[in-house]
Amino acid sequence: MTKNDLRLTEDFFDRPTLNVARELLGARLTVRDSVGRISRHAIVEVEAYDGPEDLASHASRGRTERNAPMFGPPGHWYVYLCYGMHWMLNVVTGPVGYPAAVLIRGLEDVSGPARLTRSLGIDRRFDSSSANRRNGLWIETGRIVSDVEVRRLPRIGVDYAGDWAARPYRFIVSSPIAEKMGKKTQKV
DNA sequence: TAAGTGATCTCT
DNA sequence: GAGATCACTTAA
Repeated sequence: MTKNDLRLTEDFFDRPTLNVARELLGARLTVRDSVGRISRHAIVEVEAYDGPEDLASHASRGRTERNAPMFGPPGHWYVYLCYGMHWMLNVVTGPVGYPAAVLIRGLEDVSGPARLTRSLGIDRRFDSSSANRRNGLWIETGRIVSDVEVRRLPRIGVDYAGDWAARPYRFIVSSPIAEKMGKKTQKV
């Protein structure tokens, strides 16, 4: 780790999930492909899944083999398959034992949680691994997004979660591009 | 608006 | 084991 390393480390993720989610806006999801080339993609949409009480979270019914990474150390990936074909990319937050994570839903250049994983070639092999250079997938600091650019909305696809479904745990950058993506993903 | 898709979870 | 569910996308 050099002085110029922009990578967000464990201490960044070892904080309240909503804070992490908010501050991930503008950060850059960074991936190294099989040829060794590095690409960076600004994050414009995320959702927080916070704690065992959150009925929208996989962790709300306790620990299972699948959601085990959510209970693990912060700054690690939680990647799972949804609807039999879509990989969802989450980064774990909070201390070990507290199940929480932030779902990365949209990038500046790719909107949709499943489309971005497909686009970047992210799948199960990252599950439970640390978000660092060695593993080829990590997050770097990026543009500081001001509060006036941020919109908070309910999460997508969690209508089953009772009053948790209405909580504004979804954060988007309301730039013209993100605005368009926000509308697109809002139809449920 | 609905189909596709299969791992995961819950209940027998 | 069987059946339901699912943090989505695409085509129509």
